Amino acid sequence: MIAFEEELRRYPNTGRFLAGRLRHSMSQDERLRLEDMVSAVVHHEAGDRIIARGNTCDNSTMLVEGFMVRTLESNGKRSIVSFHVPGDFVDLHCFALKRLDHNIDCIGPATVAQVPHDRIKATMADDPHLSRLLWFSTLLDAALHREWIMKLEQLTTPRRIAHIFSEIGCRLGMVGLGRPDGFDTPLTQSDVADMCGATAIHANRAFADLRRRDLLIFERGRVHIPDCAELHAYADFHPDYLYGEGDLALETEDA
Amino acid sequence: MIAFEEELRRYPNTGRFLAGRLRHSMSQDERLRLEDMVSAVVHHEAGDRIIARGNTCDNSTMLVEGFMVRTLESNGKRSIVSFHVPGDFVDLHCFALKRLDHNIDCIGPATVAQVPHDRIKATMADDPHLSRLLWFSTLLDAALHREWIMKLEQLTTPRRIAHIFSEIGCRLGMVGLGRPDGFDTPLTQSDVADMCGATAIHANRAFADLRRRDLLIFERGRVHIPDCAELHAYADFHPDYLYGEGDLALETEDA
DNA sequence: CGAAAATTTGACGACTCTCAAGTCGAGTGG
DNA sequence: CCACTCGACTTGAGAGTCGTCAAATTTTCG
Repeated sequence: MIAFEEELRRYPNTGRFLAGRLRHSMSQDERLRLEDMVSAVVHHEAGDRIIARGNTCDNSTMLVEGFMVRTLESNGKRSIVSFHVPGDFVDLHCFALKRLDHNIDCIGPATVAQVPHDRIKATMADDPHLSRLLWFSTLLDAALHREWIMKLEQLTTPRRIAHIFSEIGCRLGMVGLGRPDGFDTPLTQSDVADMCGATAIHANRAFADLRRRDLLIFERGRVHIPDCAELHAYADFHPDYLYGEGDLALETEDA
Repeated sequence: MIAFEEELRRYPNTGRFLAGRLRHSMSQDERLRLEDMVSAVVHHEAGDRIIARGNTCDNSTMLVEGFMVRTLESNGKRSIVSFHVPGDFVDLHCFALKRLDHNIDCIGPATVAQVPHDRIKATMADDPHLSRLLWFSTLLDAALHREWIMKLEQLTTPRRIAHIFSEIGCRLGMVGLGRPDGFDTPLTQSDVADMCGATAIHANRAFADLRRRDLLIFERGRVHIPDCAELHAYADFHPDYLYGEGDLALETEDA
């Protein structure tokens, strides 16, 4: 945590980028360069749509504070396909895709740093290592998507919810925002339902189930986790896919 | 189709890469450079595992002929998280991630072209445009993952199956392997079940349902689609997310 | 306080899983 | 050629998970 304070003092907008992942492989020059790629810091209100599906944009946004989700819609039904925490370069995709296939919405108020695409382009042209890290960060999103596809295919709603909160807790920890006993989040039960592909009603019953089992207490924007290890076991959560610190996660497992 | 013959004559291994997507934006020099990045062409048997989760590798593979799937496993249960057709740079991810979070397996026999990572690295260092296209191709995978997450969250098994085959048909069309009435595939009903997160038994009932509705006839490695438009409608399939030709798909829709 | 949003509960029906069998087709050895 | 085997496919019955409709309760906030 002490390390984070120093890092955030030096790089207030981008100091959490890839923290706990490959940030350690970034030189101070690269960290500085990334920080300097930011052209503006903007505040958003709860529910604001940062980017809408199909729109073009000429800058990408890094999430500095708050939470965001990617959403897709079909037949009027909203699906949340991913969740984002501070340090995530939420729509870096937009740089290479030009138009996004999805929306990015704020869950609660949020602060973002905008990075113009021409600065990314310049980085692509003359800093292959940093470019590769940017690429890496988008592939991380893909790895998260894959894990979530597997969990949707294998788990029931209570376990899906347990998995979601296991992952969020873990990711918050990696960027220096973790607490052992849980975390605060502006997510509603409806939001969580949209992440699970369940109705809000069924999600509510699942929450009640988790509460009864004393695995997870979710109330009024506060998530309390009595025993992290038990929650992880119940959710079949194995954080390798987050590519956490050091030996690139998977190394220790299959070597 | 005539255009594909010429393209494949010139670029036998990589001629389908991004076909129907951004291939038109590649210069002849870039196409040649990509083709020259291939160091070897290898044949695989049905069921071969090209890359296993957690392993490192120093080359990536482009699928030249045949089909492959990405798989994840948990508690002994296999999940298929994506499907690949010729022209897909199946494990380009591996370049930036170093270690993959998933396996890549052959469905039926397959031919692949291997691309050493040092050649990709060289491209990253001196060809920003081609680098960006490589990046784009991995983001396409992520977009496919997102769409699939939404479909898992919204559709029942028969519709999920209809969506899978709608997508495969569409993607085969983009790389010059489409036929109006269906396609051949070594997929089994069990494989499809693993893509849907359903049991083989339930998938079988879903296939029977689709057959009864005359939407899709799947038998012994052959998929027959009587009416593509009806199948798409039933599956709620909208191919924008495949980023097809020209105006980048989404342009025509939301402009 | 009153309205809107979020959460909770109950009943019933639809979707999907599990267990248990049974059928079909391709390849093998006699 | 036939009996055999194996994998893929098919069918049935009962139970668990989840969606829908309907309504009540609690919280948030102007």
